[in-house]
Amino acid sequence: MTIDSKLRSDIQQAVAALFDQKADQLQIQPTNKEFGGSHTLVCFPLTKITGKKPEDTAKAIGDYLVTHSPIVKEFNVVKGFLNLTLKDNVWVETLLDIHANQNYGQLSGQSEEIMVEYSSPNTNKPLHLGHLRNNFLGWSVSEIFKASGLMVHKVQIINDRGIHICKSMAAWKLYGDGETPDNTGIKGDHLVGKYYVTFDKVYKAQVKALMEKGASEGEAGKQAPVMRLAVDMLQKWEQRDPEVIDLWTMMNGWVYKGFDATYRKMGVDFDKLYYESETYLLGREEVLNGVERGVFFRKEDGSVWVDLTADGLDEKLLLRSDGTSVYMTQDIGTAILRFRDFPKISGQVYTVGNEQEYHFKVLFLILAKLGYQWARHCYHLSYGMVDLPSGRMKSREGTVVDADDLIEEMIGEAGKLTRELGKLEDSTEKDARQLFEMIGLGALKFFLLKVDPKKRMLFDPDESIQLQGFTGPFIQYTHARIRAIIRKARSMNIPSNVTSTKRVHALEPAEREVIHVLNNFENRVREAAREYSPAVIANYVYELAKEYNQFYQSIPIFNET
RNA sequence: GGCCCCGUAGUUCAAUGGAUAGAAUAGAAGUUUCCUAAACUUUUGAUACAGGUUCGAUUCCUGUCGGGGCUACCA
Repeated sequence: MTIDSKLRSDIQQAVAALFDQKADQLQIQPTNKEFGGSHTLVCFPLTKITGKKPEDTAKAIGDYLVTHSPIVKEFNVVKGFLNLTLKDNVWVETLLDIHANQNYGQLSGQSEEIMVEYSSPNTNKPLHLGHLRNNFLGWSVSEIFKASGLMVHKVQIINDRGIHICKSMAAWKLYGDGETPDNTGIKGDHLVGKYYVTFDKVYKAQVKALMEKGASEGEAGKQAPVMRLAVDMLQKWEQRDPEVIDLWTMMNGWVYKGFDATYRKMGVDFDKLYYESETYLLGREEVLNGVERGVFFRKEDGSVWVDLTADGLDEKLLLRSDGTSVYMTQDIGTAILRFRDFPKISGQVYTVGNEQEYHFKVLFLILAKLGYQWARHCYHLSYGMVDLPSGRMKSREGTVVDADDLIEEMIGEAGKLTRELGKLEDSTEKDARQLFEMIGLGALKFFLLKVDPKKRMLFDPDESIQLQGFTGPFIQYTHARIRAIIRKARSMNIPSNVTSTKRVHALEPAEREVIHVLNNFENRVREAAREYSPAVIANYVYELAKEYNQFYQSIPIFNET
C-alpha cells in the first residue's frame, strides 16, 4: 500500500470517528516547501460535512491522526490547510519497498488491449519535424500504456495511394535518368521527395507557359503535360496496369527502406502496418452498405453523403459522383479492418495533428452510426503544429526541417559538446558514436515531449541543441551520477540497500523529497495514461532528477567508512 | 460567417478550483581535496482586457481584443 492510500484511509477513518460522516473526495496534495510536513489535507471542502471552521476542522483531524494513525508524527495548520509530517520509518520502509520492487513503475496487467496509431506518413516525401513530434508522442503513449499494464498494438497507416504518389512517379519517369538509391547513394525517401519537388517546379513552369498562351488558370492546371501524365498514371494504377504498378512498387519500396532507417534511429517501431491501397475498397463496401441501410444518402449526381446536421456538423461527402473513395472512406475501412484483425482491443488511439480534429469527430460519429459499439472508444490524440522561429513550416517555401538532417545535427552537436568537456578519454570511436546518439536523440525526444501535446510549440534549433536546464541530457547525466554512486558503494563493499537504509535514517530533507517524488511515480504513470500526456512524466522525471542533483551535491556520504 | 484550440517572467514551458503563480533560459553574483561541475547556491522578472460564479479563479461561465486551425467531389 502506498503512503498516499494509507494516509487517505486514515483520514477517512478520522472524519468518520469525529463527525460521523463519510468523506469520499479528500483533497490531499504535496505540502509547499515553505511549510513543515509532506502531505497536506485541504480542509475547506470538508467544512460542509463538519459544520466547523476550516482551521478547527483541520486541528480536530490533526489531533485525531497523531494519536490514532500509525504513520503520522505531527501536524501544523495554516488557514484551512492541514500539513502532516510522517514518521521516519514510513520513509525508510517506502524506499526499501521501492528498492526491492524489480518492476517499480510498471503497473500489473489489466489484460486489456489497445491499439495506437502514429507516424502515418505520405510516401512521396521524407519525414520532417512534425513527424518527429508525432512519432515520439505515439511511441511514448504506447510505452505509458504498457507501464499501466495494457497490451499495446502499435500500427500506422501508410498513404501509398493517390495522386501525390503519381506526381513523384511522373517526374521520375520523365527526368529520372534511371536514378536509384543504389546508384546515387541517396536515401530512398529523399530521392522520391526530390522528384516530388521536381514535379512541382515543372508543373508550375508549364502552367505559366500555358497561361501566357491564353489558357485560364484552371484549364492550364489540367492541361499541363506533367499533370496529365500523373493523372493518367493514377487511372492506370486503379486498373492495375502492370507497368505503372511496377514503378509504384519500386518507388514505394525505396521510400519504405528510407523510412525504416529513420525509424530505427528514432527508436520507434510498429507491430503492424496498414496500407491504404489495401483498405480503401473495404471502406467503399461499408459505405455502400450504409446507403442500403439508410444510414447515408445519395444525391442526384450519384455522390454519397452522410447528414450530420443533427449532431451540429455539416453534410460530409463519402463517395464521389464517379464512385471513387475519399480520405474519409478509407479511414472507415481501416478502422473496421483493425477491429477485425484485433478483436480483443477495447479501442484505438489516433496520433494525428490537430488540423484534423474535425475529420476525426466526423469519422467517429459515422462509425457509431454504422452501429459499431467500439466507436466511442476511439480517441484522437491531437497535437499542435511545430513552429520554427521563422514561422510555420511550409514545404513549398522550403522551410521544412528534415527529420534525418535534424537527427544528424543533434548527434553531431552532442559529440562536439562532449569532446569539448573531455569526457571521452577511454572510449572507442564506436562507443563514442553510440553515446552521441543517445544524448542527441534524448535531447530531441525530451524537447518535443515536454510540451503539452495539444499546444502549438516552438522549435528553436539553437535552443534545442542546448544540453543544459530542462532537457533530456540533464536527466541522462543525473542517471549517470546515480549509477556512479551505486558503483562506488559496491566498490566499498557496502551493499547498496544497506547504504540506502543508513542514509535514509539520517533523513535529510532533500532525501525525503527524493523518496516522496519516487513514491508518486506510479500515480504519474496512471495520470499520463489517462491524459495521453508524456509531458506529465517528462516534467516529473525532471523534478526527480533535480532533487537528486541537489541531494548529491550537498551530502558527502562515503567519508565515514 | 460558423465551429475548435491557444494568450502566464525578455524568451521557451509548468500549475486535478487551493497557500506568497513554479521551472528553464537569458541578465547579475558566487561554489570544484569528495560521488562524472553537462552540477549546485543567491538574485532581477509574468496570469491580454472587462465582468460573473465562490470561502478561494491562471484554471469554470459571458463578452472584448490578439494568434492559429478547420469549414474541399485534396490526402
